[in-house]
This record gives sequence, C-alpha cells and structure tokens, in this order.
Amino acid sequence: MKRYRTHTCGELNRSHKKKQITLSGWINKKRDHGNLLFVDLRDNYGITQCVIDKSNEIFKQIEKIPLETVVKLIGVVVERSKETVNKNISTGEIEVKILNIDILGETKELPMPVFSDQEYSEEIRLKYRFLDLRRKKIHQNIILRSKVISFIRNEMQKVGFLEFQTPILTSSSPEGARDFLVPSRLNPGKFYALPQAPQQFKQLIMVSGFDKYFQIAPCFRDEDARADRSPGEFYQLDLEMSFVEQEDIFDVIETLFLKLFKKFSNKKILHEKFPRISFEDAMLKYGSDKPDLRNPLEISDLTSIFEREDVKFDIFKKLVKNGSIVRSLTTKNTKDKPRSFFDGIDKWAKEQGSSGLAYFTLEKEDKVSAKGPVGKFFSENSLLEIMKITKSSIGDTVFLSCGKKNDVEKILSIARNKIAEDLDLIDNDTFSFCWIIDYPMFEIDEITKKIKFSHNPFSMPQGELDKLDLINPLNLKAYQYDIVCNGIELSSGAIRNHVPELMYKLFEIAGYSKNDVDSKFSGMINALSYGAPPHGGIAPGIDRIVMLLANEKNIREVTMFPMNQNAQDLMMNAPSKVSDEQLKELNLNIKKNS
RNA sequence: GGGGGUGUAGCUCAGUUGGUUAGAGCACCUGCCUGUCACGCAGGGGGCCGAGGGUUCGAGUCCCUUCACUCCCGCCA
Repeated sequence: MKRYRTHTCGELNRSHKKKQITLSGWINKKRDHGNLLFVDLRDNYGITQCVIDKSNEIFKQIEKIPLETVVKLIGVVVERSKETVNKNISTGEIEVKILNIDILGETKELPMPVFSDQEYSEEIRLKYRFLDLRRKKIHQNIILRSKVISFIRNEMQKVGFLEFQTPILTSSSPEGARDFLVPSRLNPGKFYALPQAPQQFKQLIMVSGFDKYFQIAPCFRDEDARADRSPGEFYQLDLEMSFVEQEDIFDVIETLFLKLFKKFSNKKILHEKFPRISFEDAMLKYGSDKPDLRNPLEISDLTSIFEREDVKFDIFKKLVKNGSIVRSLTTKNTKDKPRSFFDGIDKWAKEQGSSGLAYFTLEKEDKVSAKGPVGKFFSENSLLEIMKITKSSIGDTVFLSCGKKNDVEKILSIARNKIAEDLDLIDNDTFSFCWIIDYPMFEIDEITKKIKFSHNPFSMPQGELDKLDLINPLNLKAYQYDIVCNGIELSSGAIRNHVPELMYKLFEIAGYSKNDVDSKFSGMINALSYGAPPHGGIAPGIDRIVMLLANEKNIREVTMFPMNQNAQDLMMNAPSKVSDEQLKELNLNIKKNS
C-alpha cells in the first residue's frame, strides 16, 4: 500500500466501488449536518466528496479540521444513489466513506478563501500566491500554459527546429528598452545586462550553421507594466531560420498557430490564411498597426472632400488648408440611433483628448442629404462622393475626425474599438489573425526630430541591395512584420540584414558611427563578416498566446508568480536591500537620500 | 513622470444630507441538525473606517497631504 494515496481526487468512479482507497489532499469545503459530515477533498486532479457520520468515533475530530488543512484519509468507495450524483465533478458518481484520517499539514486562519470563485485584491492574491494558485480558475490557466509550451516544443521539434539556451548574463545594448543591469564582481564598475531578447544570439546561432533554432526564451525589459505586459520579464517563442524569405517564416507560424489555437480553444479562426496588411494600409484603414479584424468598421480618408467648393464645413476646410487631414468611420444602418448615442461618442472622443468627432447620417427623400449637426455643410454631390469613398449607404452614419495625421489615426483607432463595442459588433467567439508587413525601416523621432530605426535595427531593407535609396531613408521599407490576433500584438519579426557593409550604412543613418556599431554590436557585426547565411525569424509572446487561449485580459492570470505593477514580488519581498558586504564586493555605493 | 479608479471585520462588500453603540455574507468559535454538494438554523468573538493633518458641537462621510493596489498615457528597437 502506498503511503499517501492509492488514487487521486479526480479519478474515482463506479468501477472502484467497495474498494478501500487512500486519498491525500486539501479540505476544500465541509458541509456539517451535525450527525453527518461531507468533506470535499481536493488535489491537483479534482475533488472527491467524502462522508462520515457520528457512528465513527473520529467524527467529532474531523468536524473541527479547518478548511485547507492537508489530510490523508482512508475510506471505502461507495456508489451514490441517483438523486445524489453530482454531475459537476468527475468523481460525482461516487463518494468515499471515511474510515480514518491523518493530518499531514495544518493551516492557520486563511487570509483568503480558496474554494470561492470571488475576486480578491491583487495585493492579497500576490502575497499569498500559493493559496491563490490552489483556486480552480488560475490553477487551470497555469496548467494550460504548461500544456501550450509542451505542445509548441513538440511541434517545433517535429519540423526540425533545435532548442538551444542562450546566456542570461549578457551585454547592454543601446537600442530598445531599458536594460536590467547586473554588476560584475570580477570586473569592477562593469555591468552585465539581462537580455531584452536573445536577438543577437539567435542570429549568431544561424551564422554558426544550425539552420533552425527555437527557444522558450525569457526576456527582460525594465519598462512600466500594463494589463497585458508584465513588469520585468516575459517569455517568447523565439525562433530563427536560415536561407528563408518572409513567407517561409509565415508558413511556420501559421501552421503552428492553427494547430495550437484549434487544439486549445473552441473559438473559430476567422481567416485560416492570415491576411497580409501593409503597415500603411493598416494605419489608414484601422488607425493602428495592431487592428482587431473581428471589428468590421473601417476608416477612410476624406481630406479631398474638404477641398471642394460645394462643401461649406469651414472649420475643417481651414484646417485642411493648413495641412490637417480628415478621416472617417462609418457605422452601418445607425439612422435610428438616438441623438444621445452620437453625442455620447463625440463627448467620449473629447474626453480622450481629441477635438471630438463630427458626424452626420445619410438620408434620402428626393435627393441624398445628411442629417446631424454638420450635415447642412455637405452638397448632394459631395455626399455621393463620400458614399463612394467610404462604401457607405443611406441610413449609415459617418463620423469625422480632422487634425494632424498621428492624432487622427489615434482617435479613430480607439473610436473604432469603442463604437464597435457600443454597437456590439465584435464576435468574442473568434480569433482573427493577420500579418502587418512592409514596415518602414526608419521614422522621425517626434522629440529629437532625428531619424531613428522604427522597429528592429537588424532588419533587411526591401529592394535590390545595390539600388537602395539611402538618400531618402524614410522611404525605405523593411522585411519586418508583426503578427496580430484580436487587436493584440503577439510578435514582431524580420528577415535580418546579414550584410555588414549595409548594416554600417543603415546605422550611420540612425546616427551610429562605424565605431559605435563595432563596439555596441561587436558579437554580431563581427560574425556577419565571416560568411553569414540569409536568415530571419520571429518571437511570439507566450504569455499573450496563453491569455488569448485562456480568455484572460490580465497577464497575471496566466503567470504563476507575477510581480505587481511596481515590479515588486510581494510574496518573496523582491526587490530587497542587500548587505554592505555584498555591495562592497561589487564595488557599489548606494547614494544617500534615495 | 502624468491622469483615472479603489481602500470600512481575516476575505468580499453596504453604509442615505455630516448626527445615537459602523452593518451583511463568507471564514473563525459555540450549540442544533443524517443526504449535502456555495447545506440549513440559532448565538458569539472580531473594526485606528489605509495613514497624517484640517473644518465642525459632532467626520467612515467634507477639505488638504500622503501611502498602497489597480487601469491608462508616456515608455515597451
């Protein structure tokens, strides 16, 4: 006989009846009828109802055992009568008549209940994460995460990818996010950085001839948290392939994601061949490079309408003359919505810091007209043109935003989400994937007005390498792509620049001298000079994939031991002060008053 | 760094216009109850109303400051 258990709490059924068994687990819930006591015993695998009555001399003792005590009990499996079967649990056909019980682990009074589905404050959940993790929903989420990662590993290995580990202590890089730094004891005054991603290493793996690499890679970025962004650390399915073009990477990911999302979710997948949308189109039609394609609303450019003589909307016309643009969102068949609906959206837009959204609804009696506060400014011909551009019809409403391009894109992007939500246009039972492609290589930094890399400095520019227009670098597009699902950016990737001479030129445009590149990216630039294969890759975020599959809005719900928003681990008390001896060894002084 | 929300019993929350001794459910303790599965019933203990200051005859409630948690903006190649 095994010491702690013969079965788990999730496996007993009618076939075990009359058997004497041993179970170990936590007391999830008690229902005390005075002379009859039900005890729900829980472990990782499920819940088993155990029962004892006063005829047993240990009845009084068991009555007093608090919830969440760990016990071992010996009992006999009894089939339940039909009326008392519980269909909600896997063991609901039977119960266990308790013969004896041993307490294995006592509990203090609980800071939070485990059996309840109630929501609790993050503070208490994170401090007592080990209790929180016993709760059903998050327990299942973490198991899902484990299964997802195993599945990915297995699939990647099946198609010939090799899994490698890359260093955790590496060097700081000037591009990208803030680094986490680790002082070096043996090299006083010098620091390691934790990798923001194994970017240079995975390219070096390609130069080393391994052809296809992947890793479930921890990534560290010292930036502020969001609901879908852990402070500090997160995981990527990091992968890189040699001798490939963009579409080869897309194939690998589409195949993997279709299998993965079909296996772990029942939701529909909107397009099995993920649409490719250029960055430019995405910014025009959705105002964002991470569009939610479940949302049918689209944006159109109506700037030219406000250059017409027969349009009298003078405020917008004047702004357009001075370089502003006008874009619109059309909602289908909203003519019967109350005035308060439209004004509510305008008010909301103003709260978001924009100048608001003008709107009119298309009508037709004898001729086409526009109803609404600004409707009178539009001639019939201009309305017909608007209908053509926006693909709208009579009964639809056109919302207008006028301003600088960035501002218009921004407000219409969030208005698109807001209006779709208000009108309930989003099918929550769907995954909508798409690729955003053709990112510009460079962009203008709004603050410094200098040219900087818009995405990844190691990306390969598009076009014949000897004909690249380096004079007008803002026109350069890169083999750089994002994959988006339901409006969530899952990953960026790129075909890499494996030509050192070109790399120097591109970095020069972004303001890095040859010496800068040689010293900051020494490992990689050096390697590219010794026969580097064309290569590319991508790195989808594991946490966000699991969030989508678990239908969770917060990354902490799929992370076993997350930090809070201030990047503190309330359970382990990290970060913490260290001793003077430790500091001395590392040659560090802490500034006073800080 | 900036903006919003929340903070009352171990936990989840209610608390009216500023007015007696701050309530409920769960948990905990006592008692009753042999078919519950969020069991039920009766009773009990448990409160620096996040902290500090102010207004007032009187503050959980109004004002100021501050702290914690959270959401968002900035940031995240």
